[in-house]
Amino acid sequence: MTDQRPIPGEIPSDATVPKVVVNRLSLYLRELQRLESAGQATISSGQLGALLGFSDAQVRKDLGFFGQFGYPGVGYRCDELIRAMRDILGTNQLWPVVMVGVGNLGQALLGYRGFVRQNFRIVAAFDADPAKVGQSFDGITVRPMGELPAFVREQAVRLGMIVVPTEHAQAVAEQLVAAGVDGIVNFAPVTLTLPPGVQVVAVDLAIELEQLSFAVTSRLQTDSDSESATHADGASPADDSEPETEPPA
Amino acid sequence: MTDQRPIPGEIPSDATVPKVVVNRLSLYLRELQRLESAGQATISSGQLGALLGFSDAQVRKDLGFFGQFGYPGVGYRCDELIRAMRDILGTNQLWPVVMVGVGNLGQALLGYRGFVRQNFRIVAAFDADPAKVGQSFDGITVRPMGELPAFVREQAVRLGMIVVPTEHAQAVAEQLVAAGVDGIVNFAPVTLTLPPGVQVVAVDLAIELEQLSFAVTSRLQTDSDSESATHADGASPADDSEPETEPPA
DNA sequence: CGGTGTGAAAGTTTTCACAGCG
DNA sequence: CGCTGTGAAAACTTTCACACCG
Repeated sequence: MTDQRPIPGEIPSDATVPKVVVNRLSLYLRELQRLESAGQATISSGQLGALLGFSDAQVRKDLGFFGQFGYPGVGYRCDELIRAMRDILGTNQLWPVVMVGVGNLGQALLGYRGFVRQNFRIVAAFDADPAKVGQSFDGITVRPMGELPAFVREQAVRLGMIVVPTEHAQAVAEQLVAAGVDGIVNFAPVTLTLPPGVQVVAVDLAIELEQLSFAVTSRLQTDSDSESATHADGASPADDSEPETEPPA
Repeated sequence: MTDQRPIPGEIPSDATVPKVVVNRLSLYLRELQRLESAGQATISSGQLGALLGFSDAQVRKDLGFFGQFGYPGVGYRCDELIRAMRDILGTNQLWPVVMVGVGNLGQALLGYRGFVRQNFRIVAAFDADPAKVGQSFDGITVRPMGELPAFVREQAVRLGMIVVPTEHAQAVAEQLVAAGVDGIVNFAPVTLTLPPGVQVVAVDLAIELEQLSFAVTSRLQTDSDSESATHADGASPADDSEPETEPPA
């Protein structure tokens, strides 16, 4: 039991992996974690695909970018595949994250449990408003912007979240990069211009709604599957941020 | 000035438009709105693309799916193109939206100004927790789940936002659909299974971070442009939800 | 059997390149 | 001129189909 069986984390590292494949990887992982919690030990590409609205071939091809994980005639072992997916996505290690901007949305994100579950930890929050500095939310005390560079450097933080008003997002992004961050989740509805090598994931909540209004207006082809989950762009999130109880009807 | 000039809203409606094109349309619109506010009257495909990290040809091809909006030798008139984009995306009309789940994240979204600016209005919020019902957030009083069907029907609401804990998301989605909603933004990290014809946009905040950890781990090719905004998947959002002041350093 | 891994084919999206227009 | 609109080519992604394996 010391070997993990199929050619494991052999991430070919050269073959450029399409972004859309990495996105599906996250969906596979999410589903696998749910299945494992439910006690399922193995799953086939066809079953996994069906749960997410993809074909069996697509699941196999996607996994094929990273190695061989399956057992012919059996499928994939959930525990092994989860570990492999997390190795690939980088979430077997803990990622400290700094947040800038502690308004309503920032405060909500500070309490969001979904981050911790995937091994992300918001280790500090910064705000330029002196009235915010010193306040605590979910155990995190807001720090002044001046402390950002030293904190990022000393704690070797690589990821930052921007949750400030639009007009300050670009400047804050530059401060994060100057401090040493090389990955940013940007919640401000503006395109950031940053040096190459800095990775940005943008989340624009109004745009998500726009995509929906287009889709319902034009009855965009959903998928065509008789069953099937329609998932427009990225993935699906927001969860147990809090106890918004929901015993349906 | 009664005619809008180029073959306007001629949405070919048959030629199936790729989802990724619609996504870029939202980015074009966001940028155009910023440019117009800044007083710019016209813009070329090359300029617009450069601001977002796309090629001039891509901008023109994308617009070409919906009609002819440009003036050779000149470019596009910002005001006209904004109106056209909004017609296409459906946001020249006001969209009422119902929210289910008023936890931390739901409360933050109730106050998010970015929705209103793109013509979305959260007209009601529902929660199954009796302790939440009756409370008000940003002028919206939380209603009991039982009132959902009548409200959606009477107000002819087509869009819903799911902001409940994961385990209740599927059931809530079914209630929304039963009530008549045909477009859903799902913030719970689970894939919804719904009848065809119902549109779902999924937003999974943990997945966004996962995409980032993969990208910074593998130094994913960002774009290659010397300048350039790196935008991983969808769009970029979260903005002036509140007054999280940010006079950078 | 049932199911993986994978070349080859089909389909889709992006880039190229250029005619045409004001 | 500068820039659009658009066919045609290139690049990329998905689906097919099948050899192989336990």
